[in-house]
Amino acid sequence: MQDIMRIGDLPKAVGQSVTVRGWVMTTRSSGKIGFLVLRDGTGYLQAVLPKAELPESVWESFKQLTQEASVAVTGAARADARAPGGVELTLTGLELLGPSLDFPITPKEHGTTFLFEHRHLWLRSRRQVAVMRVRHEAIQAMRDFFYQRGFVLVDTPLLTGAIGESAGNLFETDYFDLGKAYLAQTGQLYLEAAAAALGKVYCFGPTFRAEKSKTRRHLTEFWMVEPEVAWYDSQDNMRLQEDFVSHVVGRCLDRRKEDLKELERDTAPLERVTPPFHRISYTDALKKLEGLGASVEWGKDIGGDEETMLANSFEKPVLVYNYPKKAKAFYMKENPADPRTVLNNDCLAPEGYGEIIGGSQREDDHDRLLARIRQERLPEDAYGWYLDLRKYGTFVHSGFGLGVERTVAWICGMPHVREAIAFPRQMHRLRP
RNA sequence: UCCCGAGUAGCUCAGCUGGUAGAGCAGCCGGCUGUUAACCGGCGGGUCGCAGGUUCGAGUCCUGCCUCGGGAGCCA
Repeated sequence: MQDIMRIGDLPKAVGQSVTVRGWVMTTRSSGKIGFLVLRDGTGYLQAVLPKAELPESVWESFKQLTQEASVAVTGAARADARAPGGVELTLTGLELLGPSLDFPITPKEHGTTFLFEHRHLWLRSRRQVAVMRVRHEAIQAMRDFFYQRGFVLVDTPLLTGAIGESAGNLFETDYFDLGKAYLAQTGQLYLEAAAAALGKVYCFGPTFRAEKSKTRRHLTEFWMVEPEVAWYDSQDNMRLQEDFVSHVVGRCLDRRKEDLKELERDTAPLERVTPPFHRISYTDALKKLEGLGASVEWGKDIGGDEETMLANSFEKPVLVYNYPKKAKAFYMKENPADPRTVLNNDCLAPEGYGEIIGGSQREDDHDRLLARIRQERLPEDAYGWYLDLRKYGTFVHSGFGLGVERTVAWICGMPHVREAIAFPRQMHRLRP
């Protein structure tokens, strides 16, 4: 009876005869010796077939193997420097479990259109496997961070009435007798309610934006992690962000080194991601941009190109704070020191990745919030419950939202967010 | 929605000022005892995105449409 093992556990089985099941990545043969590289999700394994030492039937099966066929192989595990992974298997048995004819993704180049049309199969490639592992690690690190700090996970609704940030296009759907429902683009407002119950809370889930944006930074469905903390002001909020981001990046560096190597990620810029981050006010950022030869009119949001320029002038993430009130959402707290601005901040990742976090201290004054809602011509009755939070024991509180795909793309050093999620949703892509 | 760019073999692409379709890889056949996207030889493979126009003749020029990519706006 053979032990059935996962490739990742093979270093512990050197000297033993084992069976491994997986998918064929490539086969090579030089007539009297054959090689077979296998993947099972825990690693890659090279199996060697010396023709002279094998039953004829095993050699015949080997010759018929094709890319991505599923197989069970049996052999002696052996340490060998020539094998990727350091351990290889000298085969004594080979069983074809599932044939695979004309696998579309060959070991040569492909265009992104073709690859995304075959995303369900592309996911099996080394690079994509590495990305998914880094994503998994980053998400686990996020959850652990909050768990360790006493945050409570609160799941916010994905189907909502007309509420949320003022701008942005929402996906809508019919909702029984209540008219239209909209897919959530943030859980923040609900989290503010939960923060008054539980103190430190966060939500983690998909969010939807029906914007017709076709850029390397946008998806129509993406994942966002949003903490909200009672009694935190904007300064506390920024400290939380730099601790959070540093923790996530550090964990990936620590535990997903192999995957980052597979992705050929230069980790030096990531090693520098430690608190404190740089801090610069919006107004000073404009001055700095002026010096770099780009001028932005005060009151306008900082555009993508300028944002990149700004972020690139720092060697680690930068927190840009106190944006003009008129460029920002209604719920952000007015800056008492300069009422033209609000107590918010963005976190810009270096290396051209730009905004990964948007956060703010929330307006906790009932009348001021109501005035802002009216100013923005938002449906007042829909915000009744939100205003209640300021009516019954209002409290200083702050929070932020971090874009998971943007963060993963940055950590992996990928040019586009769409590779940072298994099945990206974009304007022109709804399948697979 | 706007501004650029691209659609040619299963895939990645070449195809000049218009002259009747080409390479690499993949596939199939054969060879090779340590390969790392193995290598060497051979074979098959096309509605040139769609529709119309100019022309003796269109992959190539013109018009319209479709699809995709990049960017802008908006944001994470």
